[in-house]
Amino acid sequence: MNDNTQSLPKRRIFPPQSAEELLVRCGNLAGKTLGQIATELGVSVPDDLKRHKGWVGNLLEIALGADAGNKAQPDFVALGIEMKTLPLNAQGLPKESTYVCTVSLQQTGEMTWQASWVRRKLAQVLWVPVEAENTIPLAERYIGQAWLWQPTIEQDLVLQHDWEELMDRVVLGQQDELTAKEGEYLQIRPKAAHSRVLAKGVSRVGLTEKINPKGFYLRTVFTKQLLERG
DNA sequence: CTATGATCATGA
DNA sequence: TCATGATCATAG
Repeated sequence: MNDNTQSLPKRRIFPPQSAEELLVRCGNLAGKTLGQIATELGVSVPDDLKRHKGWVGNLLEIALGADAGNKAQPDFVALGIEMKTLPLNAQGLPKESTYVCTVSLQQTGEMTWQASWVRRKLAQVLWVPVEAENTIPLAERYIGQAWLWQPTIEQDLVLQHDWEELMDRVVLGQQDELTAKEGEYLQIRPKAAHSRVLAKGVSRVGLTEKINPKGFYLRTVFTKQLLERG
């Protein structure tokens, strides 16, 4: 009755017990192609990412044993580590900005940088560089050596400055007017299935109104620095 | 709808 | 050419 000829059984990977174990797993992935990793995991490779934009990230989460699922927690819950793929262009530089989290002024206690969602997300990040030039077939793209990062004091200060300036405007009800051109390292851009999606926000009068949801993103000028410094 | 994972597709 | 604004898939 069972037909296993179409795909291999999916291998189950347990969460790493420590950051060291996680980094060892990353070392084993470095130098492999997405196709090799997908085959080992019994995952099929789409033709391209147009309708599978999160495929690479999801594949690497499975390969490394991330256990947060789609919950609002770090990918490696017990370790407090968030994983981000870093798409690289032909020059080996970041090709796209990095999504961090949605812009929201819910939850009291999240109105300071220290307690902000952005800072918690970026407290400890495992960056996994991946070739992303679309001239390279998806399955043939190589994974680079991942590294664990925590913001330096200097980086944290710039991020805090950006966050505070952007959030000031959000609180004033100017979220709809915010443009991606603002912010040195952090920027605010649309984040939704499409532009007709509406979420609750705050108008300039302090009233609730429907607005297009937006998210925080790290500019490539920032992730480029992370690549250089390791 | 919001959360997760991001990249696509144009205009400047 | 490349950053901004728009969009894609899926689970709950």
